[in-house]
Amino acid sequence: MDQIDHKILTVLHDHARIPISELSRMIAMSQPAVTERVRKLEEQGVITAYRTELSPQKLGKHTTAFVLFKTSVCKDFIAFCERAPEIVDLYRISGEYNYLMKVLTETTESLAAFLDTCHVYGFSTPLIVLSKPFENKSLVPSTE
Amino acid sequence: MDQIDHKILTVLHDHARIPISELSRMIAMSQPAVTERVRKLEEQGVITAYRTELSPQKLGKHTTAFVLFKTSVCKDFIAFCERAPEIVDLYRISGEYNYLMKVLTETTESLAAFLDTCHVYGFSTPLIVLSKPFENKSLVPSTE
DNA sequence: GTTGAAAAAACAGAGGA
DNA sequence: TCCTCTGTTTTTTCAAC
Repeated sequence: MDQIDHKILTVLHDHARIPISELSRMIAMSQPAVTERVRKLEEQGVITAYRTELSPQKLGKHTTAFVLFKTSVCKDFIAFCERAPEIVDLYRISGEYNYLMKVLTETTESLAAFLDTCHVYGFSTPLIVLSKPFENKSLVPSTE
Repeated sequence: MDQIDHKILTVLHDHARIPISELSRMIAMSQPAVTERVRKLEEQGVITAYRTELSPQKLGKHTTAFVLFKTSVCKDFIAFCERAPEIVDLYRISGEYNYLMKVLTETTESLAAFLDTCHVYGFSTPLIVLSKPFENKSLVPSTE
């Protein structure tokens, strides 16, 4: 994991579909060398996935919320969450609440309806997202 | 946005670097047709980015936390957050707190140090992530 | 949306610093 | 060990239909 790997990861973080040939031009290194470095980063588990980011709005999801949840039936609750299409992320957390989940719904009304279905498992505190100053900032230290 | 587009998005969500040729085989459609559909999804803004997901652990970030924050100097606070490498996501939210941020640090101690640097802007409540039952579930309705 | 040819990129091997 | 060079295979692009 040297400077070159950092540069590779910085580019890939925002442009996963970039051709290796173009990436190799950007960092002034031969194609096979870059391919090998990327392969190793995958093998080492540094790269965990290549994902396509979709617009919630364009898919009809106009409301984003984080929901704090308190439950005493963790196993059942997790099974419920896995099957709930509204929930994209689920975290077990410290503090007064057990869980934090990121929820996408069509409207605030469908969020309310979703919360109602949750309430057999425990108690919720929804935090509605008003705006996103930024999201998905790169983890890689930009050494420039 | 028909069934085929949904299928394309479902595959791309988890495999952004898949060759179009392989994707076209999976959905039994010619390559140029799939290329054109993907191009339109990008143009329409349904696809917003192709990202590479990295392992925080492998990059030395062993602590994940969500931090609720209350500030009265929003503009300064956002400028601070943009420059803070620990913060990967920042959301403005409803409720008692103004902001929710996702923070990655090396240890819980470096989280504490980070929170100290925040406290000139307001008051924080950190929620440490103990585990992630799941993350990044697909938005696309899987119609199978 | 499909087919088919040309261009480009990815891959796999041999050799060198 | 890591990189470069080169030939082969695969993928992408672009034409015509």
